[in-house]
Amino acid sequence: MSSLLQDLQARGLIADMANREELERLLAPGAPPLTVYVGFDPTADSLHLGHLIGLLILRRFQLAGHRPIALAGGATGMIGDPSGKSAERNLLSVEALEANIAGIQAQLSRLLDFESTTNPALLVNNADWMRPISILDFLRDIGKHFSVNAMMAKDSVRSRMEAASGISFTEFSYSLLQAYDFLHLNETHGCVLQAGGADQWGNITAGIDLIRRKTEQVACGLTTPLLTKTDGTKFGKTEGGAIWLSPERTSVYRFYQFLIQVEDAQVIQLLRYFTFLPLEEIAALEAQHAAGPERREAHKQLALELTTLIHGEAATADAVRASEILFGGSLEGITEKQFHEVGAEVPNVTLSRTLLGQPGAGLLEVLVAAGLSPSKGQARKDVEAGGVNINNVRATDAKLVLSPEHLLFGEFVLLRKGKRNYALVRFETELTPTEGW
RNA sequence: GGGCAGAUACCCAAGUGGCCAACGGGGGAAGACUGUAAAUCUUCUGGCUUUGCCUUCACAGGUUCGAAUCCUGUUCUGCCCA
Repeated sequence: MSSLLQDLQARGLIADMANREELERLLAPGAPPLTVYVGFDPTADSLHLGHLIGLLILRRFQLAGHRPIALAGGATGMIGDPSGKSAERNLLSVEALEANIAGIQAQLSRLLDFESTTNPALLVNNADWMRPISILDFLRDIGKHFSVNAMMAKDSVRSRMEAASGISFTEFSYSLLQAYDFLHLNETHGCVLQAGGADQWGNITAGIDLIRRKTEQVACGLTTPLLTKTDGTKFGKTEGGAIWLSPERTSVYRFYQFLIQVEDAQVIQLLRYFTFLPLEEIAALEAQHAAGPERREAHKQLALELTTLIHGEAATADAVRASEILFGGSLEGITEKQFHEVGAEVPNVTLSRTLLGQPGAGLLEVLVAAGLSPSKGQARKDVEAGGVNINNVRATDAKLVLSPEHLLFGEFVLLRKGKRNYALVRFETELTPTEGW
């Protein structure tokens, strides 16, 4: 077996393979580079952690000398994949899809090398070949090769057929479109392998079948396990929503913290999935973790590796430093420079300095203004439960009004709710009081 | 088109004239114990100027001293018949 496949397998990244023998032959030592593609639905202007496994598969292939193609589903995104969805999707407008693709492209370039002279990555948009095709041509050339009987047997389709709401013809046809993508990439780029999450199995094999019928070529498929948390819910989602790769949507600090806070039971698996650390190194971390889980070396390494990969070294270093300070306990002795680094990583709110000592600077009001509590009633409960800290000192009085002696470095108050929800409030001199505050 | 059932807080779900801001479960928040983990335990989970007050039980009216609960109409959902 090729070292690439071996590595993927050892990392637990292979859920299933289609035409395994052929794939092993294509990846055998000395074989020429192959072309692999992974598709992404551009449902937002940023990718999130859920997309990352697929992206990293492409990166792994590229690092092994192969040619990765990232396919943005500009066309298929207009339809919506029924796989793994319980309900019919909302359709996106063309403009929204294009904006999303532009956003995603920027993120891809961090992970894939588009400039390489030997095996550059490629970003394609399936709208480019889907739009021009006429419905008659599609039905004749593509639809002809599919049996409705077989399509109805698919889990994703059958479960929706049994449900009361049913499935639209549009979504029913989805796998034909994805199959056509694979065929198209096979014909134009010699792509012989499609990878994706385990939920993509049916769509991938549909493409392989289509390629075989049209060209008599044996194409291959590879699926990765779906990542879930140990409670079965989706990985990479928090109450606040998905963990995005774009720092505008999820701050580097939050991204780093999300990984630091990963459950123990998962951290080793995530190291294997998401990092490029050699397996021996991961095994060493596993041993370290088992010996002293409270040191959380594996978590730190995971967060460091992945945050660096996505956000770069400088931003990661800031997030690490901010984390050390925020979770290091007292703010005693912190320098102004350090404090500013922390401030950059947590949500910021600016209030007028004239409020200090006034009712508008009441602790409850400020908690709501800072977004830490949804209402004053809730803020009151948070304080009474002992969950609110001012400058890392527990606040016990709900009637407390912030005054100049609470300020750090003359203008800041660092609020914390619970263990890890921080907000930096800045009392600025020049600011005109905002309505109501 | 006809008949039946239902609509309660983030979700599920009790309540069928006053004791109801509304049982219970899930989810969420905070605290304790820890390690920024898991498990466990405790408290909270409509709003507020919080020993009290205000607004809620699909919507609009009505009966009543008093309605989530009774009546009328409307909208929506599910099921059955055509």
